[in-house]
Amino acid sequence: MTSSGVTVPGRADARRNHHNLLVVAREVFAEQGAQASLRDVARRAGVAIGTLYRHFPNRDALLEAVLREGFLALGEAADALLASDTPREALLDWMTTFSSAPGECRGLPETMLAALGDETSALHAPCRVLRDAAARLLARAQELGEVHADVTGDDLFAALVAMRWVAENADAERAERLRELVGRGLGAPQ
Amino acid sequence: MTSSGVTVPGRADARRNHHNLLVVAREVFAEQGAQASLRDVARRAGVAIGTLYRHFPNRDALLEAVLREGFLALGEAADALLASDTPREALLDWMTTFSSAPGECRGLPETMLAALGDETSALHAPCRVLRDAAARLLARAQELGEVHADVTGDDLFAALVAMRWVAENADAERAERLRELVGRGLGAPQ
DNA sequence: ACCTGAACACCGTTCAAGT
DNA sequence: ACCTGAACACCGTTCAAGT
Repeated sequence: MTSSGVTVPGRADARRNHHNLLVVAREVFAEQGAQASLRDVARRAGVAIGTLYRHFPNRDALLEAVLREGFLALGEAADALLASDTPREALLDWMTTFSSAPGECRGLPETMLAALGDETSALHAPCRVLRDAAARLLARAQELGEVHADVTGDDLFAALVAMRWVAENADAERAERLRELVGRGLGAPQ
Repeated sequence: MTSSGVTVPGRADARRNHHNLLVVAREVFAEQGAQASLRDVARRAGVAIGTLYRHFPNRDALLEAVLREGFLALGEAADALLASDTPREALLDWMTTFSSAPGECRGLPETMLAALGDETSALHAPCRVLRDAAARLLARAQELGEVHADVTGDDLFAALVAMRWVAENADAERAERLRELVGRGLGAPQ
């Protein structure tokens, strides 16, 4: 049930093109960021630009196909941490994973926030999955009194994406220190 | 002593063009963000594209000319707060000013972090001014024991720019809530 | 069904030619 | 001293024409 928005075509050549585009796009996004040239993707995949657009109607659709798995895995990793008996630490660990993790691909934070606010985007659903997973982790830590009750899931998500933005635009170490700062801010006074 | 990197030309027509480009650029950057089309700026200023490049050799030079005053004013506002006898509150207030303030111009946070790391950028000096002003405010709050001693000026600046990024990409309210979170994280245990 | 690539409306940047 | 605008090498996106 890999139900992405884009359907894998039936004809053999088309299926090959589809797959090839995905592989190449992953590379190119990693190299040039989420705003990479789609023409370049098509070129390196050895197809005409029109073929790329036939398989993926826009940039978000292509990004979604590339990022889907990683996003879902990240969400599942969060849910796995729900069982932890130190939920605040679990949340903080996951924050590090989130901000440094999947698909090193500059420019993603902008896209993620935009997609979260745009229900027509192909990336909307995967981003929602992530935000909701983060919110569950947060809720658990709040129930146990380890995190301030007034922080919302959207607050946390904004902080997460901001940390990732810092990791991309400054460096991972700075993002990590920001996480510590935010982590201290999250903590409920015991 | 308005010593910016770009020199105001002597000839009357050139001086008029220079000034006009600045006025129009401020509008266009506000409308379309820091990555706005320079061609559009030239068009709306009624000059050929080559004229824009003659006055401002690249985008950063034009941005610097547009943002310079606001940045310096923001730095001075920080120094004015150094006298406060509640330095932690002063810092937090200034953080709000910083993240919502000068030249509503999307895409600036990226540019600011990049300029801070690139000494050849025309924006390098103004960004340094801001970071140093923030660092002084921080140092004062730390001396009085109101803020954790292990936070550095660069940490604070990254947090500031990240908040501004959130203000641009989500909304000002979310950025404000992130500021509260970070503010709590800054606070030394009394 | 699917692929191709010309076409359109844009960019940033440079530089010879003009006044 | 300064301005113009063609030129170059790019974009994203669409769509008629082909197989």
